[in-house]
Amino acid sequence: MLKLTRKIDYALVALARLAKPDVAEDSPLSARQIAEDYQMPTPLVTRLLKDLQRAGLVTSTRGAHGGYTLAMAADEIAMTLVIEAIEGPVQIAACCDETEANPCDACQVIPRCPITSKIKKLNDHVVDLFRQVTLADMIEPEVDVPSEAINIVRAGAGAS
Amino acid sequence: MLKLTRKIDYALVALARLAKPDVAEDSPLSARQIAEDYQMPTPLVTRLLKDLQRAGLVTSTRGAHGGYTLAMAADEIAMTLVIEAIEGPVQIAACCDETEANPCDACQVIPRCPITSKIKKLNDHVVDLFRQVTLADMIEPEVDVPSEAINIVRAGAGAS
DNA sequence: ATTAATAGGATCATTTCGGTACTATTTCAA
DNA sequence: TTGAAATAGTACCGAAATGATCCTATTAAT
Repeated sequence: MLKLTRKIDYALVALARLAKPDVAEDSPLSARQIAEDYQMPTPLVTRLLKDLQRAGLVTSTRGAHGGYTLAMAADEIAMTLVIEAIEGPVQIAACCDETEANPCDACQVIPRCPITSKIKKLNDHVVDLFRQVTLADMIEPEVDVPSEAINIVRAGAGAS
Repeated sequence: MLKLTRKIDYALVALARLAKPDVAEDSPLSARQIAEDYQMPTPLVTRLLKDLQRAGLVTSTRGAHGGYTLAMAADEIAMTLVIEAIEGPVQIAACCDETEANPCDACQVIPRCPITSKIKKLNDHVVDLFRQVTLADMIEPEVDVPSEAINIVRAGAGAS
């Protein structure tokens, strides 16, 4: 259904929380605290942060007073990075798997599929869109004027 | 995972088949034949075509020598229409449900969710993108030059 | 030493999705 | 008028993905 999973939602909220000014290098925030702040299941948040840490999006500090902080600036954390960290490459269909030698062969469910190459192109556009949107866009204050990046994307997508 | 379901793949292939020149008002193509052409499960193709018929994208003729034909031109059949016909409105997250009075209330899984409005905006861009792409883009011959619509979208999404 | 935190793995339950089966109805043709 | 070919509709099943939990080990500050 072309839908973000709940995991991604949780991860974005957690990252948005870490982007708040009260979190810094020397004052990380624990997974438990993040989960409590937004009533999210603690074990799940823990696992998601671990995934994000493996991908290099957050840094972890173990032990008492430990926790997580962002590993890079909010405007560097693109949604593609978040999605890839948690559920692998963004691909709207199986035939978009770049690791396959012959893309058309990857589409094993539909022999001689007539639209494989077109689906791949569409996938590129989706990836472009999600690479344009960063954590910074998610945490900006509530105003009616969308962010610069969003405006650019919209202008492009809206033109015809 | 932000992925098209196999149903959508099947539906697109079926529609692409109906767009071929051998199918016309007076010579519809049966669901069974479409399924055979691409080795797709017949009962599933039948159900998908029924959904597409309900949405007005194809017309059906019952009885012997019956079958399906496209109900409109290929460039009028946007991917959003296909997706909506088969699995409902395009919404990348629950909080994108437009039928809800208070969008933020719809996000019942995360109280005081700080990114609901931003997710909705992102959803708008996804919808825009999928509205730009039509069946005509899916069936055009295999050339390296992408279609006009795709070019426009790409130029917009790629700019920064 | 104790406490508080992450790291990692194993596991379970539930929902969704892909797929099947069966019956009714309509239409053409012999 | 009868049979075959097609859609229409519904109910159902199995498997895979997803959401969620539990347990243990390790690390660091007090």
